[in-house]
Amino acid sequence: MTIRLHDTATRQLRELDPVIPGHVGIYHCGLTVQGPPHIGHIRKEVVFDVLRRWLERAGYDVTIVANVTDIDDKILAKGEEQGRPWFAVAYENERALHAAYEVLGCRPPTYEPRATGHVPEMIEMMQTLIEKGHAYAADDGSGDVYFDVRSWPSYGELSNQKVDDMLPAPDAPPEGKRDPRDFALWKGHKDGDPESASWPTPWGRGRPGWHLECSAMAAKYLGHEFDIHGGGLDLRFPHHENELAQSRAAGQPFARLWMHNAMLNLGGSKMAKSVGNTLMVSEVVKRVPAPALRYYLAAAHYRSIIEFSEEALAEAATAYERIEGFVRRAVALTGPVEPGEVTLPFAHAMDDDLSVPAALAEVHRVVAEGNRLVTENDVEGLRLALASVRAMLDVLGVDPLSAHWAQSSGGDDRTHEALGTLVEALLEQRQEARANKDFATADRARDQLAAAGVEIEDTAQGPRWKVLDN
RNA sequence: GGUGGGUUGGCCGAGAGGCGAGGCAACGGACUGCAAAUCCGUUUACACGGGUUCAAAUCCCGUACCCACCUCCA
Repeated sequence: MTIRLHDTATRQLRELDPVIPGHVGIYHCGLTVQGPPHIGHIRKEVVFDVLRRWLERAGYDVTIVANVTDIDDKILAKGEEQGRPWFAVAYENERALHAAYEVLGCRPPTYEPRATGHVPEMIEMMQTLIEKGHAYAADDGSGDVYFDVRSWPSYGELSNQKVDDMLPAPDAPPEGKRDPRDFALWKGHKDGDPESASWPTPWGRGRPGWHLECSAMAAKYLGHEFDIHGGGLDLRFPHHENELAQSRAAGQPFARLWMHNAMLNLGGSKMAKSVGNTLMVSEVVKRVPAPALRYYLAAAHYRSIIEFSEEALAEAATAYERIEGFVRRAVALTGPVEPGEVTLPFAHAMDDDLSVPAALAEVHRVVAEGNRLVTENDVEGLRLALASVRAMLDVLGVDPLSAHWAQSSGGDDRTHEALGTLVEALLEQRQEARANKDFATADRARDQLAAAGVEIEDTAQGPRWKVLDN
């Protein structure tokens, strides 16, 4: 079984060919923690969480490293604006990011290094680059260190651009630069900046430029050559281009394959704080169940733009409910069934550049088949179908019976038990009334339960109930 | 100006030369006391204009529009 993934660098599907057989090392760019995560940010997390789950199911040992950029211009500005230390802003938003992982069932990365914790590694890398003639300290006394774009002939290879076609990099005043397209590896300390936002280097005090941290941290935790580098498509240039240039120029082969997820748009443009069209994860999960949001974000192919709409989100929630309904119904007949094997069409779909849409079509096919087995009361067949559906849902991270989702719904056990006793009592009364053809009483019981948010479903095995999510 | 990606039915969303992915919605039927859920069935497509081909949503050329990047961005 081979997995093929779209490689941004070569713009074609390539077979996954790990540096270490049986192991996959993935680096994907985390957030600049200048604000809480919106659903566009978390789309990336869901995409890479699904990739990880699929690789693990294929038997790979997966290491995931995702950085936290905890210092940059905006974080400093926020700190200033809010009258508190920049690191307090960064840390608060980092915690919000972790909460979003948790609420959407994204397993944390193997490690999440912070930029500010890796200054020595960055200094080392700059020294190497300067020695090799690919970087230089600005001679304008700014303390900035720049990468020399002209010294690296393959600069532009990732985004397929020629240096001459590029606009100048405005990350620093151009005075100290040899070429306006040179980018900052390191930013010298400025007078207005807090002292705590600077670290000593051979070139004076200063702070990390954005791009260098990823090169330094990927090398530290994944080695000089690793398998997959990922992130949002908007990071392809300049961020990933610069990472690639730095690392290669420093003599490291770097990532073998580049994966980029498409953006999530709202109102026709990329969800972004600067546009003001953001929807926070914490807000959206109040409107739809968290696994339904995850289903929505995972259901489109990762390289397709998602144009967010409330209607589409509601549709996804309905589709997910259909699957969840089957799982509930099935497990009531079979008793506990562990996830089994995914079906062949599902596996083929996932192996083909994570074709989740095709994989979901297969889930729905097995669900429909399973629903027929429920009607036929074929418990043995149902066990197989349920095991298979659970396995497939597990890959996508939306198995309603998984420890993660099962615990997060419907309150604690004792409350649930108490509620169950009451609901069962009402259902008994309803059954009795129905037997006596007293339908007015029977419907009243159903209405009462509905008003309380409890939905009942009549099955061949008697009525079943569930608490509606929202 | 440069580099990529896109435009599919009422809606979402796959596919990438021939056989109508899937979901949601709608309609009809089965089941039901009535519903809900479920099952069975039905309907509506490939931005526009040319071309290649026995055959084009799919390949080629052109046009329009949209998105992303070349500023911070998942």
